[in-house]
Amino acid sequence: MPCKAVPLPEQARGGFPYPRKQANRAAMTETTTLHAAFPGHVAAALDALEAAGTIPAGLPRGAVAVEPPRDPAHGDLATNAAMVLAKPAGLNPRVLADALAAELGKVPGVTAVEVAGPGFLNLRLTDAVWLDELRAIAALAGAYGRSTKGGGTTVNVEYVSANPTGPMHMGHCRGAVVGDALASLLEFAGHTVIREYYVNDAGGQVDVLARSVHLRYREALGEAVGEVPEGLYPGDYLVPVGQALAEEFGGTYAAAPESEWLALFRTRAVAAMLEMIKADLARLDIHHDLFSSEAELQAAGKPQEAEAWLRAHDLVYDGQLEAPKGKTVEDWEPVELPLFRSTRFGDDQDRPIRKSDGSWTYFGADLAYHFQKAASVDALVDIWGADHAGTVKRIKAAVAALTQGHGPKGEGSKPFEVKLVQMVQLMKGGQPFKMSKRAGNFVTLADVVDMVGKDVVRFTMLTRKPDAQMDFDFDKVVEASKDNPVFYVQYAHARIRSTLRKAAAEGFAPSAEGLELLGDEELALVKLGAQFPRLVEAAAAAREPHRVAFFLYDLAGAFHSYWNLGNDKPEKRFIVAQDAKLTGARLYLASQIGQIVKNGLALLGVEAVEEM
RNA sequence: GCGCCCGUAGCUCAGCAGGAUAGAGCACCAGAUUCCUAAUCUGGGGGCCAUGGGUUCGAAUCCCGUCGGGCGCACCA
Repeated sequence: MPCKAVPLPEQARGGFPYPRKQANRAAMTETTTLHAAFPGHVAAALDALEAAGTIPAGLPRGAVAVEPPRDPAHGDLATNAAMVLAKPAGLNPRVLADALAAELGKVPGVTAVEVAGPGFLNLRLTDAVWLDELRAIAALAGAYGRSTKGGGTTVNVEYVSANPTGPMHMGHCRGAVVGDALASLLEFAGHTVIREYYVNDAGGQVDVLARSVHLRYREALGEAVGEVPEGLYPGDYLVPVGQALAEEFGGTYAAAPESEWLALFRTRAVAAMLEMIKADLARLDIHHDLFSSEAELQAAGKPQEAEAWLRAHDLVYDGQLEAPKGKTVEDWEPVELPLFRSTRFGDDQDRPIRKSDGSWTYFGADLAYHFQKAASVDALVDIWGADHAGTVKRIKAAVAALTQGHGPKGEGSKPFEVKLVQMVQLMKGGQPFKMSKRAGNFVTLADVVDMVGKDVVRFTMLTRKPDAQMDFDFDKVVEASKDNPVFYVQYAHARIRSTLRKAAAEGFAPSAEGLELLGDEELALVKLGAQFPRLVEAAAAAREPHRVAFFLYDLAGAFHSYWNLGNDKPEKRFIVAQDAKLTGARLYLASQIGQIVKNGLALLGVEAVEEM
């Protein structure tokens, strides 16, 4: 469908004033990490083979990987290049592997190249290469692991976006933490990130909120309101909102018709709820750059513009919805509504953008909202709860359409991903705990954070992949908090810091002077730590911050293991009083491992504590 | 009925854009502390990666079917 002739509305280009943040640039010294260097070496070796005519030019190298083998006995790095390229090159993997091995053997720091298994190339590196990496960590410090892979492109991450009808509860928690950690991760991986919260302040739920507040307002004026009627929010958190309105307006709206106060109360109530939500998020150290209001979006006429544009492209038409299948709806009757042709982009059904009363559906406004967002950034990521999974297709369809994509998968459109975080099953003493905002028996996020702490909540939410359901048992998390992995990781950092303090008191300082004294056990720690930059890039690309948490757990485990060698063998301790040079080198190692832990925890928003 | 997600050790979960012998924690068993923080560590048992096909040099990973669990399925948000 040709839709390039009609330009986008101006507003969609300029739109909201998105704050442009400076892309965080890594300290661009000469310092290169090993992980960044070796894929380049492999590529250069392949170039050399091309130049020599061993392999044809232009082979697709996308599948070539350079990574540490799972089994350390296989060396320090392995590449599958020969296996992947053998077929397109029309060569026996073995022949190609041998040729590549000869090239890679010339790379400085490579001591051995072995062809193994079906055609893996296993590289062994000199200790000096790893010691250089250690120096690189020291040089880069807080920037170690930072990547430029994102190329400075701007990514908008929308997360939380809870309805402003009450405080944050535990159901919101996972998306909040995952979204926030992802935003940090993307920043670290070289993107400019906008953290955005979409405020659904225009729908029916906020009218309910306004009415609920009106009740509290009358209550504050001395009226006996009794039980909060069915259909209104019963939570106590609305009491102070009602009181504030009573103080400000006295009895003016007590008996007035709804039309006189609804809009006012809605505005006030939403503002109060947003303040509450911001405070709740602050407890988790979550701070959005931008709160976008659905009501303002509508007031500014954005949905109309989107509709007009879509109609001009025959992507919105007036039609009838099909009756729902597979379940009977009592009072279903066909109506004609403006429908977006989401089926053209892979959805099962065309979707209404306005209700029969002419007002916007959630989707109609959301579509315009995404139109806005897409206009000013390079890529969009939404973090949604799995209960909204059913609406993913339509919004993806909308973004594809509005950003000029074509085909069932929106090819050519603005990159847009919806990451679903699965439900958190709240448990109490092994029993499921049902929450309902309407019933008012929900567990607030604030309560839980106060109980177990920000770090526990954040880390716990990041210790499984987002697309798996999880249980969150209060009793377990509170009681067994010492078994919580977050302490294990924090402890590693605290131990390191503590050791450095103690060493300083005894006159020792980290020093790169005697690094060659470090042995295999120490180098194993370096090798594990050196994977951090690689991990950051992979986690960012997959939009999976939980990988950082698992990596840190592994790194902490390796550190604790090494530490305990010193229990039986005093000569393995960090501080070896009679050998200042060795002590300096080990402290240097410890310091760098601590730095990596700290950098990783920073991405997760967890404190790297000095002591425990 | 349809769509999306999940199914890996007794339990809770990892498994790095398919890669070499599938890992960790908890629980269970046996050990380590006059010593840099034992909130730690060492060792042991325990798996048909739900299941049946397919793709290929190679599958827990990708594709299809089946079974089991979760979420959603008119104008709600």
